[in-house]
Amino acid sequence: MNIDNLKSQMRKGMLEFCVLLLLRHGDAYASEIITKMKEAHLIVMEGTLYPLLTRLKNDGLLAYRWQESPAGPPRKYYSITQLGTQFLEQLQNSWDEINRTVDHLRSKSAIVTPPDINLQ
Amino acid sequence: MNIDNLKSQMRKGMLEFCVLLLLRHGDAYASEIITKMKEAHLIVMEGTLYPLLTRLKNDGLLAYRWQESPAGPPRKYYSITQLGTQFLEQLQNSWDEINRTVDHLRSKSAIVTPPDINLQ
DNA sequence: TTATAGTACCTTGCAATACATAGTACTTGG
DNA sequence: CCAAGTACTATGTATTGCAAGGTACTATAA
Repeated sequence: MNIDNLKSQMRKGMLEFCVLLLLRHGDAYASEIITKMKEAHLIVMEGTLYPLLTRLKNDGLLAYRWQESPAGPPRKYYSITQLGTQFLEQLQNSWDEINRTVDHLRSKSAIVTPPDINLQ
Repeated sequence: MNIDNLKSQMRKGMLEFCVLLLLRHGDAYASEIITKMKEAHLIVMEGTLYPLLTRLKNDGLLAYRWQESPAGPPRKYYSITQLGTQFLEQLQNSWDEINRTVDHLRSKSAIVTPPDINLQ
């Protein structure tokens, strides 16, 4: 167990959330998403993102269209669907809920329940 | 893909964090942790928590002592070690970092980069 | 023409974790 | 002696992040 592994675990599920957030108001293709994530200080690997996009597409949360590139191979532009938007709202609720839980545990520093009286 | 699965994924790694937060200022045994988590609106399954505690113990973040129970089998009281406290600080940083990223992506609603000009 | 670099997409295999399920063991009360 | 409650443990499945490697297209240079 190291901090990197745990950070990696913490990202599970959270990356879907971030991709949907990013696509909320504009289409993007994979390499572009990686760049934009980097701007938000979130490093995403290709081997992580491509399967993720395929999953979201297969579940109807994203759609895509091919578009020629001014240079290089054609690009797969992903856009969020109506279902994806609905899903995103639920995700925001889940995220806020988890944060409330963590905040609760974090603030509860002084409250310590007494140990059971040992009756032997 | 459903919301429950994604919530489950989001909990990966986050549960370690919560357990360490909970044990910061007082020992507890597994069933007690489950109860306290429930108070913070975090449902943790036995099959999740016990292996988790064993992992944290094996990594030196937690220690435990056996203690007789006033009723029922003896209890394994877990406590956070010095290493665990250090690790927890790092975890708090990671958590805050992830939240900053999400907040950044969430607030960036109006900024949409223009699509590449299609030169055909 | 051929070779190289850059861009973009995709696949495979591994490691880690949440969870459901089932099982073991101890104590108390009838 | 047996059932119920408490507490701990083990097994198998599904999902996911990531490293590593591969394919294909375009433009530029030799």
